[in-house]
Amino acid sequence: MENHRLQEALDSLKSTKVRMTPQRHAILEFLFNAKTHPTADDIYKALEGKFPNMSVATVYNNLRVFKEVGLVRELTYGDSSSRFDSNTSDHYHVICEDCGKIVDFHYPGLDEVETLAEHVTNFKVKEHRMEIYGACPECHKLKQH
Amino acid sequence: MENHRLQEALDSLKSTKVRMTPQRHAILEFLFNAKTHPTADDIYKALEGKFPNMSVATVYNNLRVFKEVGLVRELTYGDSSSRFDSNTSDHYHVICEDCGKIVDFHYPGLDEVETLAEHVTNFKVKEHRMEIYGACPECHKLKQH
DNA sequence: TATACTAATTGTAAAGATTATAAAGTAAGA
DNA sequence: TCTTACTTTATAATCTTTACAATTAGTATA
Ligand SMILES: [Mn+2]
Ligand SMILES: [Mn+2]
Ligand SMILES: [Zn+2]
Ligand SMILES: [Zn+2]
Repeated sequence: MENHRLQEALDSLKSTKVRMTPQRHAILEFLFNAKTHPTADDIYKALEGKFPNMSVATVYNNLRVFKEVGLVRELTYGDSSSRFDSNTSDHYHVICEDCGKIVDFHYPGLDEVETLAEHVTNFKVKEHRMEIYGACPECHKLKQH
Repeated sequence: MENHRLQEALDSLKSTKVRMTPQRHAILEFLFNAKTHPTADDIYKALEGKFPNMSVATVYNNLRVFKEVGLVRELTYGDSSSRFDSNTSDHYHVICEDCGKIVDFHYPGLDEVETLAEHVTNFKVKEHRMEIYGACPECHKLKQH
């Protein structure tokens, strides 16, 4: 079922001059099955059992390739490391400031914000990003002792 | 005229147990007069004429103090270094992806986005961030050769 | 299947930003 | 002026990410 998206990704890679390697396949598979938004190090640690000699550079190299063909999106939150999302459809994230949990959040609008910004600043607007911060239900409950 | 905001900031620091030092004063003054959104290194370089022996750690230490009392805001853009904004009133930023220029942008709404996110995710929402990306007028003109 | 070409991986070094630490200096109140 | 706790300085350390060169290995072709 979820392998459908993975298969599509593999096909789209094959259609370019990107070679398939066991490491590359494993990284892609891990990303497409991930329910979270893993860091490069998460991926590296998750696969070190299967590929004891894999270099951390391989993880970064592949993430760059996947980004370039549009298969994954990089989420850059100020502190610490980038996170990667194999869901490239338009969606936002709600982030818990206490435990770091990241939840997908769909919202329709915000096109008008881009339009207004374009008018006011004379920029040629291409995209925007938005995140919502707060406390997840679990962390919020804990804080009410 | 702009010294009014600076004076308020100095007073608010004095009202706590934060001591005033020449370095601290200079960093704060630079931030409050800055029209751009400088990085820690920008500040460090701008003041090295006046304080040849100032440590880069002093810049970071003070920025942390200023953040803690709410005098400045840290802007974390994925790649490279954080930027700092002495304008802590609610506003957004429009960023040029070519030259890095950052322009302030005021927009009223987005409270409903927080409300909806709260309902959908059961998070206790505290804040949100949004930036708009594109090409500034100058860079856009250049690309049309 | 063997060959050849080129991309990919590996291991390590390097870069860049930020933080930690300890010693020395100094602001501010008594 | 004295005292004390806060601050600065200098430097090392940490963390993430990238660069590099040598080795390995996909894939197209004969
Ligand atoms: Mn997501
Ligand atoms: Mn601003
Ligand atoms: Zn949480
Ligand atoms: Zn520009």
